[in-house]
Amino acid sequence: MLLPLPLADAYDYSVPDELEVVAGHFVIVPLGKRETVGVVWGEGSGEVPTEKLRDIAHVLPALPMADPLRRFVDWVSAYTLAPPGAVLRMAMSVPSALEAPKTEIVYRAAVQPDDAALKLTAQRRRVLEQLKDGPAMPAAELAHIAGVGTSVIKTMASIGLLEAVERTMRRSFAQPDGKQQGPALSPEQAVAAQGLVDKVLTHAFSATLLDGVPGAGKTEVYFEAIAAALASGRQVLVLLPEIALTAQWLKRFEDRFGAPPAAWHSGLTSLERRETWRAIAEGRVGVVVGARSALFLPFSTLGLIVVDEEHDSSFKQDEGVTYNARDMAVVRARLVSAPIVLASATPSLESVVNVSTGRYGALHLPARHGSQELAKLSAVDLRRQPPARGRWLSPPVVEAMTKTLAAGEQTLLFLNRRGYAPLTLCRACGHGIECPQCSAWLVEHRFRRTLICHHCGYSEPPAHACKYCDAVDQFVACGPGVERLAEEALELFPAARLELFTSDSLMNRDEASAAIDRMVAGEIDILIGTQMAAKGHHFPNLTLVAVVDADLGLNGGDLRAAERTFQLLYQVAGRAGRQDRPGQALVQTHVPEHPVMQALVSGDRDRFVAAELADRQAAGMPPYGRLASLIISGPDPAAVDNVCGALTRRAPHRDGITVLGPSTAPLALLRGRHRRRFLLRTTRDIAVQPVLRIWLERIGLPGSVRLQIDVDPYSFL
DNA sequence: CCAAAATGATCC
DNA sequence: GATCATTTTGGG
Repeated sequence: MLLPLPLADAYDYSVPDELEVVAGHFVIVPLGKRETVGVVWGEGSGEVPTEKLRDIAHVLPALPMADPLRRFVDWVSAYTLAPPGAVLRMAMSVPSALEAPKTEIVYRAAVQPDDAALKLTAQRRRVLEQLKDGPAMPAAELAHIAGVGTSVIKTMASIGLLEAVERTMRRSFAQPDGKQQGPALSPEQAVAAQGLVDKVLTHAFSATLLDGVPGAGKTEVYFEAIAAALASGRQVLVLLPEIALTAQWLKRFEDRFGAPPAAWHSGLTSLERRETWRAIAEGRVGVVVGARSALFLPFSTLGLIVVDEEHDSSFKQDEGVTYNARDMAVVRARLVSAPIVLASATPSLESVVNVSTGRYGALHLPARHGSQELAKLSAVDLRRQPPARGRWLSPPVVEAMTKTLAAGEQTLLFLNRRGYAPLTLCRACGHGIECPQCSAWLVEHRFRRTLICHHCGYSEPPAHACKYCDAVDQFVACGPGVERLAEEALELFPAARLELFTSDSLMNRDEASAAIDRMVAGEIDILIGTQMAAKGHHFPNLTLVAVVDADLGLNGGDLRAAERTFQLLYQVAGRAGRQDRPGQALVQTHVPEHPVMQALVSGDRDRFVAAELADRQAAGMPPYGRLASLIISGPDPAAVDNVCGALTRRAPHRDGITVLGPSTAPLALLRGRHRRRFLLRTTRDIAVQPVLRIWLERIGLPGSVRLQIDVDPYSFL
């Protein structure tokens, strides 16, 4: 029995004679003083003495968890080194879905309305007429449309004119139609689509990278694969980065298939979650689109997985069970013998290497669908053409914005920094305002009149006096955030219609999608946004994109800094000029000679990828080597250092294994916890999990110290 | 001195 | 993750 708790192993229970229990059943079991839900995982281990065994209390009225999903839970647990129960919890995210669904009483006719022998009253006849060709109905609804009181229904049921039936209430999901004709595809698209359709029809595992420039029509291509899966009666899972799951994407889907997919995201109500979860388990949902957590849904007949924007870092979960949904999706596909499609305009280096070694197939969409070119991208050298003092927009960008406005077209100013200014300094003593629980600056949010820590959420009102030197009103904002950029743009272009698009100024989905609608409708001249504005949107009248600080992601020594910056800027630049107008992208940088900037300007993605891969190979880093990180954290730095000492003493020494650290983790203090980090690097032929198991086997942790294992760490922060 | 609060062990 | 037993801490 596996319990959804962070326990090292499964627990054994006895099965009372009267219960019929099979592997996968959701059951209620006693645990200490309470009861909890668990999943029958298989035969007991037999290691627990019989007298300690307790009985399974009862079986829940839900479909058993299918074998491939149980094996997937085990696999993810073994790979990430998270306790199996912690992984199981992700597959049991909707506890209420396991209970018996609500039922209602509905009525259907027990006699014919035109039966003269019954001497029906007019009311009774009307009730029966309503039921003649229609479905059975609950009393209230039936009474309403027949224009009678509910007591009439009750009486008719009691004298046998109506038959009462108990029916489980379940929401019905409109079915996307795989047989509906799709749009005309370009020859290249048609070839790629046929390639995917063939994979779907074999009902076997395969992984394919679908690679094409923004606007090349990747979505239409994988839609054909979805159509094929639906037509053969199988379910489809589409994983998207949370912020790419937009109204626009859903509309495209609905236009293609005549019905929306079931969406799985954090904004669902508990009722929606329950109904969707059950419907997926019962096979009443054809297509699910969701963020990474959708990977653990209980599909009954999964026949295809699509991971769009596969390079996106948001597929990596960094807290709790650390897993990369893109990689685990490949495993899930393998366990259900289904094909998986990884789509991206800027594939991750991991996927590129998997293609070159033949583990993944590849389909390329070279040309942009239609005739227009990709935006012309050029770098603005901030050393030669700096903005005015205290300004952030360089003369070439201002000039381009002026022209764009005059032409009645739209501008996107991209800056991946929320708030007004990332740092507030005291002019008198030079102290910056820091978060009390993290080693990070507090970010001023001027519109909200607070200083906020972007790492832990701590906030405080802006003060007048410096707490270090007591100087009054000497604070000065350093560096730009999107709010400050908006201020500057408004001063430069007072008549322009300007809007901010960030995760904090537009909290909810509806407001965000309303802003997108305004942008699409041309009601905004200048959109200022963080990466929320960069993903998954099509703005037909957008012809100028300016990246305000292209160097932002390059600092900090992150393994993937160059790769990530390239992917992000390439994608942002791809927003410009998507319809019939040529677009322009201007990238402000202090290092135009940097390989990332060179690659962006020349549009030579392949050369950049090759150079970056060569660097990784020389350093023995992923995707050529394997990496795991250990973060040791606790409120008491001495206790943390103790654990680090123990880890160092027991660190593995072998050919092909390197242990780096301990070093202070990049955020040395986070939420009041001091952090140290080890990195374990191995060659490709040595799996990190057994090495970690042996290393950590006998390491004792004081209660306040936590050790977090991250296999394949993505960000180093 | 007592009691709340933190810590640790156990759950089959 | 929840519960209970044990240890620590802090206030008077």
